[in-house]
Amino acid sequence: MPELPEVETIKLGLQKKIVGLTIKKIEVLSPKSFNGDVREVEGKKVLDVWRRGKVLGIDLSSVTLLFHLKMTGQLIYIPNDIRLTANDKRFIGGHPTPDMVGKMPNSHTRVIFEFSDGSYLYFNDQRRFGWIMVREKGEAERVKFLQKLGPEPLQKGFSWQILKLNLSKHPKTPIKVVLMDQSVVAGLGNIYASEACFDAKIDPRIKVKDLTDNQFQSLHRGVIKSLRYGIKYGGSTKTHFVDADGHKGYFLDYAYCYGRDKHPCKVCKTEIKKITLGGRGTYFCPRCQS
DNA sequence: TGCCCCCTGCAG
DNA sequence: CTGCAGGGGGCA
Repeated sequence: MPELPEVETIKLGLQKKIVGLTIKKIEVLSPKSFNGDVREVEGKKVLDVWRRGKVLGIDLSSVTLLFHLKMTGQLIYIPNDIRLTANDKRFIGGHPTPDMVGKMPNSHTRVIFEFSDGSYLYFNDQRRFGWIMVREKGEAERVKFLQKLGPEPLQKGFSWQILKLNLSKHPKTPIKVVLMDQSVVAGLGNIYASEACFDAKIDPRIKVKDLTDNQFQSLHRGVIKSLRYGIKYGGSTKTHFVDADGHKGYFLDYAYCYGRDKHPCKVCKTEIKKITLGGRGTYFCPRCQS
């Protein structure tokens, strides 16, 4: 899924588009994707759009909608004046399949929100891992998933000491695996955990207990830097991610290791290696990160 | 802490 | 055909 920068990108887009609109109707095409009662949501006005870790929240009067996009989720807003054509390349990584041409929803659309001004928000999710949850306002932050989340890495209080403290709960686990633990720090996934290790010049296989304070500090900088770059370039589109306008993100063009196995390191020309850590593909430069 | 699983589709 | 994919819950 979308990791923190991708969810942040969607959030920034939706804030501009849907705050103030009223949800007129919700169509649930895939019941598994929608946890709640649509009648609690229909007729409510959008007050705010926010993000916590990889979760997106939409506050309405009296209820909150929570979204987790997991691996293939998309939230695409279509204004009421848009008419799609066969040449429109805004969907699915720029390669519209026949069933998407000229229309939304497409075959991966799971939930459709219709606003009272005639515009739509489409929740698409090929693999159906993602979810939408309806919660009473105030009850939303007590959802188990949100309660377990660690600190927000882009907020002021996130220090290298806190990062070290949280990472150190898993002394014998490879650092890159622990960075992806949402209770340690919220929002890092496979791409940005790899990039943070590269930026810090740390081998992703190193166990947390073997890191020095200097390395924790580098890692802290690397985490923040890679996430900020991710946001700056509109997120990472490997296959599915698009922003609220349906546009791809370009961070992967600037990535140092993720997805670059067999290519030369942008710093030292050494071949980037791909290994498996914690069951996930992991990329690193054997020379820079040693 | 490490697997298997949820589900769908694509590349090799 | 097998393996793999921005995630993460549940189980030993």
